[in-house]
Amino acid sequence: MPTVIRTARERAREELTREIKQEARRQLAEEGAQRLSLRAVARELGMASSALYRYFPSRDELLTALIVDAYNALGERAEHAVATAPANDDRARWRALCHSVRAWAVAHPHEYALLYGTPVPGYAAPADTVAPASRVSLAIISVLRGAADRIEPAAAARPLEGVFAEQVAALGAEVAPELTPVVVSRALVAWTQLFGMIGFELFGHLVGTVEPADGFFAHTVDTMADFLGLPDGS
Amino acid sequence: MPTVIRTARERAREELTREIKQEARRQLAEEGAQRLSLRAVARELGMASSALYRYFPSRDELLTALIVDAYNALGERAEHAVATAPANDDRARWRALCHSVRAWAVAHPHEYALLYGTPVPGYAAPADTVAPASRVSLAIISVLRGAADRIEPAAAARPLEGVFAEQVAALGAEVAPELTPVVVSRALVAWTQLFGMIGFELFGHLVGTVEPADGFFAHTVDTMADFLGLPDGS
DNA sequence: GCTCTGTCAAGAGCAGTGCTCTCGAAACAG
DNA sequence: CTGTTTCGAGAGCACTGCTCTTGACAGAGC
Repeated sequence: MPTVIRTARERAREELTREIKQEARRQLAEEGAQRLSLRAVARELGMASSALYRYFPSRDELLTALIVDAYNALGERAEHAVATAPANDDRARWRALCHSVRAWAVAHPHEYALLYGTPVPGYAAPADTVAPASRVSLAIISVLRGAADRIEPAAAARPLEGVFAEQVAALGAEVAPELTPVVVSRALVAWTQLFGMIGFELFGHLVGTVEPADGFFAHTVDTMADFLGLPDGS
Repeated sequence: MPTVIRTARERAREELTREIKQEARRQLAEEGAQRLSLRAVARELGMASSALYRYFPSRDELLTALIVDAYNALGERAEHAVATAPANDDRARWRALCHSVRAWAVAHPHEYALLYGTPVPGYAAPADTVAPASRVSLAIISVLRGAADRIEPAAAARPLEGVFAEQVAALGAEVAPELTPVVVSRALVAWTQLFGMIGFELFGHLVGTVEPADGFFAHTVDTMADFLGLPDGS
C-alpha cells in the first residue's frame, strides 16, 4: 500500500474530508460553534447527512478536527511572526508575537471562540489537542529564552511564595531552564493578560470604552514588555 | 390595582417566574448554556412546554433574564467585598474585590461562562444588561477613586499615545475625574488581566501548569496592586 | 348571583437536530 | 471474474425551539 500513489478511494476520501472541514468552518463563522449542524453541512455539500458519519464518527470528532486545525493555524502564525521579526530585537519579537495572535483572533473570531471561549459542555478535549494548543505558549517562552541574558532583573520583584513558587519552579525546569522563576511567573501574567484582552475585545466587553482596541492593545503589549524586563531594540 | 396587595394571579405568576429561572439556572450548571432546554425545564416543573412561553416569550428572553441576574449577583458580591474590606487599606480592598470576583466565578462557572465566555451567536444583549454588566468595573474604579491621593505616581509610566490617549481621557472624565490618565489606563490593564486569569482557570487552560490557581491568582492580584500604585496597608 | 372577557395550560404539529440502522451499489484485492 | 470492503442514500428514533388552536378558569361589571 504505497503512500504516494494512492487509490481513487483514498484520494476521494481525503478530498471530501477537507471539504467537510472547510464547509464546517464556513458555517462556524456564520452561525457559531454551537449551531454547527451536521445536516446543514451535508446539505450544502449535496450529500446525505448519514454519509458524513463515514468521515467523522460524531459531531464532537468534527469539532475536535476543527479545534486542532485552528490551534495549528494560530500556532503557526505566532511562530512565523517570531521567526521573521528581527532576531536581535527582543521587544520587536514580543510585539510581533502578540500582534500576530490578535490579528489571527480578529480574522477568525469564531475559531478563536472555539479555542478560548466557553468549552462545549460534555466535550472533553482529547490528548491530540494538547500539543497544538501549547504552541503559542511555547512561542512566548521562546522569545523570553532568546532574550534570557538580556532581561533586566526586575528591581521590585515580588517574591514567589508557597505552592505557586513550586509550580513556577517545576514549569521553568520543564520548559525554560535558563529563565529565572520571577521571569517565568511574569510570563504567566503576560500570557493571561494577552488572551484576556483579546477575549474581551472579541466578546464585546470593550464596547463603549476603548473600542477600537488597537491603541489599548499596542500600549498594553509594550507595558507587558516593560513588565517582562525586555530590553529596547538594538 | 394596588401593588402591595396583589391578586392571586399575580402572586402565582411571580412565583412561577422565579421557579422557572431557578430551574433554568440549575440546568445551566448541569448542562451548560447551549444545552438549556425549555422543554426540559417545563418537564422538571411538571408543566407543558408551551406554557413557559406565557412567562418568557422566547428562549433568548429567558437567557437574558439569567444574564441580568448573574451580572447583578456578581456585581453585588464585588461591591459587598469592597464595602466590607478595611476602608483605610486600599490594597486590602483591591484584594477583596479580585478574590470575590474569582470566588463567585468558581462557584458559578456556567453563569460566569454565560457572562464572559463565548457570546451566543445571533443573540444581542439588550440594553438592560449594560448597567448590571458594568458593576464590577465600577467597583474597580471605586477602589481606585478611594485611593486616588495615595496612589504613587508610577515612576516609569509609559506615555499614552494617539487614539488610546483620547479614549482614556474620555473614559476618565466620565467615570473617574480624580484619577490620572495613566492610572485609568492601568485600571484597564488590571481589569482585563483579572478576567483573563479567571477565564483561563475556568476554561481549563491552566491545567498542567499552575493549577490549582490559588497561588498564581493571589500573586498576580498583588502584582497588579503594585502595578496600579496602591500603597501598602495602613 | 351571573354572564363576559381576558388569561392560562395543554395538545398537536412544524421544521429542524444528532445519530443509528439497513440496503444496494460501487470500488477494491485476489 | 469472484469476494470483500467501502460508501452513499434513505428511513427512522428521540430530541429540540416554537406556533397555533382549544378548552378551562379567574376576575370584573351588571
